Amino acid sequence: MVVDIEQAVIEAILGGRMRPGTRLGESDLAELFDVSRTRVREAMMRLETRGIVQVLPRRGWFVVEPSADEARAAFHARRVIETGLLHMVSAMPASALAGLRRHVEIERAAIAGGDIGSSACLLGDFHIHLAEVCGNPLLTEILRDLTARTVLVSMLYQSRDDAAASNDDHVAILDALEAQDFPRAAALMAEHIDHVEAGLDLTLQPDRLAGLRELFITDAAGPAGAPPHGATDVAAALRPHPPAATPPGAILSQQPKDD
Amino acid sequence: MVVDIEQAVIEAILGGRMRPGTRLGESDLAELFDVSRTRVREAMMRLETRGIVQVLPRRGWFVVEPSADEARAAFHARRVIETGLLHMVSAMPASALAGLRRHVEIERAAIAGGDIGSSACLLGDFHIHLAEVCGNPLLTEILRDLTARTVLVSMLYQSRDDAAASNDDHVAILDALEAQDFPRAAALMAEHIDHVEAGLDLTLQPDRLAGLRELFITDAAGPAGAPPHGATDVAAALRPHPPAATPPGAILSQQPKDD
DNA sequence: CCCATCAGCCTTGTATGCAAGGGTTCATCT
DNA sequence: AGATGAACCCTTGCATACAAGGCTGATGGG
Repeated sequence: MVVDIEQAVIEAILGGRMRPGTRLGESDLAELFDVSRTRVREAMMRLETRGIVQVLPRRGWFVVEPSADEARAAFHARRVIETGLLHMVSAMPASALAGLRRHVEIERAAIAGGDIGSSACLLGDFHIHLAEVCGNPLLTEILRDLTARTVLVSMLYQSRDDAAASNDDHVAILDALEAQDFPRAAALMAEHIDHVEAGLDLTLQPDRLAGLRELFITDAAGPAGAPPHGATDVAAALRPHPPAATPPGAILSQQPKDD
Repeated sequence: MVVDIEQAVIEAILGGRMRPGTRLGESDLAELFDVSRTRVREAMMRLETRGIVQVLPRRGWFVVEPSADEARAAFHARRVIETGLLHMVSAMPASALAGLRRHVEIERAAIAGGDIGSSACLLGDFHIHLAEVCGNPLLTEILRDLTARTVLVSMLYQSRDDAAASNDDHVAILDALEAQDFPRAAALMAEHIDHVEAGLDLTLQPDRLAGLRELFITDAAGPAGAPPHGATDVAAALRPHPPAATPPGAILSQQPKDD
């Protein structure tokens, strides 16, 4: 299904595996997912209308590289929606709160364990889950896409990333929700998103080489064998689970269709 | 361009010319816009990801007919975003206010003139313009799509439509904005959207024949000459300016929402 | 007379083929 | 050597052809 490609790209972004500017060649993706270019184009166009990728005519599809203005707009939009959502909530079921508690606990563990990749992913997931339990699928969808954008922004402009502070913020928000103090939860959410945005340096020129640089840092042994097209390895990014030493020829093609 | 088709559909919906459930045949649109089916499919798929149309496999593309739950979700989303937006605004340029003042004046005139079609369109446009002057293109886009949805909802579930009251609400919101009392503006906005939603009867079975019924009411002279494809005339709906076949004054004023 | 079955048509679904345009590289000229 | 131009290759853009499935209408049987 075409939704697989879309979802794979979104998840790769949310999981921090796919950087802004990554080229998504139609033929490459077609081969990777074992579908025709037609399906890939469908997925790309859907992702384009969701603001996740953009096309440069005759050049190719690329994961968006939000400008500073677009970055600010994305954070502003999240502030608007997430605080609006909390302001308007009138009650939250205990089960939902429990689920969110579990989530922040997992966050904490991942951060304590130093797992940068999955902790970033989990921190973003918190907001999506929070939207989910508010019961509006439209807003959940919108926030998922906005979160993907802000994750991309973070990759481009990140100057510091205080995951522990974010986790603390999440806990504080949950405390307010548990106390049924929704205005306070909304205020805390606004502050939290402010903190995250403040951790960026939007005056910075986007660091387009960050992905490549990381490759050299983390994998200094074999830098000569560069990926065929461009700086980032699309196949690796799209693979459901992070780096991992490449299993013998196990790309996405041999996964069952029903996923 | 493919964006033309997308935009034409959106505008036809916002303008109240295209009803929920309208079938959008690929070949028909291709002929209408003089493009190939490929381009039409692109547009449809983009509109599908925006939640405006849906595809029934091997059946065709249709303008969405939101269920009662989806209707509530759409209004809720608008409440969340529009109140959140106003809550977060810290200043509004005088020129923007002036533009909005002009807009509500035009609304008033259209309502006074009994121009049902364009007054409904203008009432929706107010919210989009308000979002626009808040300066966040992302949210503007999102609200445009949500507004299109709520317009469709209104067509399906409308029991009464107090355009004058909506216009009054808009004026009150503008007054609050002019007084720099943004929390009050947000509260008024929440009330306003509540009013609009309250004017619907979401327990009602959607009236799928409303479009056809209207055709017979307004055009009783020649009911035999039915539109070539299905109940609603896609070509007429997509045409930038309303009916045109009948003298301007007569039709629109005598459109009672019979219910 | 009514109902079931089947064939034809009309719809979307999907792949493939060709066209168009931009980048890169190599060769040639200054 | 450097610059410039052209040819090639690789990319997306787009249309068309065919496949698959549902709906409708006709036809035959009960």
